[in-house]
Amino acid sequence: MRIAEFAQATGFAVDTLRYYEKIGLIEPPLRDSAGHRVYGPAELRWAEFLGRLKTTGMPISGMLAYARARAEGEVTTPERARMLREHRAEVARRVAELQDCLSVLDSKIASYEATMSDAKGPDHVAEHTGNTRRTRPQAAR
Amino acid sequence: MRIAEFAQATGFAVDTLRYYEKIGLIEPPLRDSAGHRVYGPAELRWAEFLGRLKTTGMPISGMLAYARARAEGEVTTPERARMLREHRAEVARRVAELQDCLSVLDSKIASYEATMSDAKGPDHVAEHTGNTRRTRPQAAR
DNA sequence: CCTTGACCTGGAGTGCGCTCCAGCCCCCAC
DNA sequence: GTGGGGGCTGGAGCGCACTCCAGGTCAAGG
Repeated sequence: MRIAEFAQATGFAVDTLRYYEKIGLIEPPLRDSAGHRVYGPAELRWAEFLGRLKTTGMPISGMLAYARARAEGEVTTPERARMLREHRAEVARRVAELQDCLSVLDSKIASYEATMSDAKGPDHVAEHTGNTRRTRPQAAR
Repeated sequence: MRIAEFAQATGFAVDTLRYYEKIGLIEPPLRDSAGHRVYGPAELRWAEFLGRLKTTGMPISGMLAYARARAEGEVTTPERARMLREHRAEVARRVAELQDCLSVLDSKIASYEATMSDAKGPDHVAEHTGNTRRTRPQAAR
């Protein structure tokens, strides 16, 4: 698998893959006779996992720490487990925070829609910042 | 309320608040006799809402679009409602994606812990990238 | 009167994570 | 054998969202 296909498969841009290799996030893959990178399934699994870490907001420095521990072999298993547990906790916190924000967005959207459905709305839609208390107890439709 | 207290209350840095004002995300507040900014409750509610948008990953350009619509008054209510609905959908997508990643993290953590609890673990912990299939059906404790 | 400290402005600088580019090589199909 | 397409390298450049700084004003306390 050459770099273009690998990029396709992992969702990373070709330039990003080379960049990740340069900074040590990805092991230098084998090269074919023309000096082109050739990736195998192990690289694919690792890159996909990196994608998960990235999606969950882990900074490159964190991924690098994990990658370095991984390169040191099984002796770092407890360390890597700890890193992932900490990261997992962080992600869970962010999910909770986002859900909180979702409910704020929902109330605000609801209040806009109430305003829009009124022939002549309430004075105006107030900002409200976190609780679920509505500006008016009920609004039509 | 002066800028230091406002920063405290909103969680934004003082410099960030001035920056937001400069780019038009926050209305220029009143000034006291010394030319210092004085913020009131309306500003606080708006800044808190901006914080929600920021937390949920809306880029400044998006917040700016919303702020500009808001500045044009009630006539933009449908537009703002649409913006928020779209953003809400985007956030919901990201929450789902994060939850997906959480389960990947969980399996990986579990497999590390299984490895660690074995006197002599499985050959090594494989990367696995999205499904919930375990490397080995069951591992102790 | 003098110091201290909070705040002011305009503009430069920073860190992150890529992204792009020039100039080159190699292979394959026509 | 020639043209085109994909890949290579090292290094420069970019967009975002701040963050910091120099040099200044103002008001209150000692």
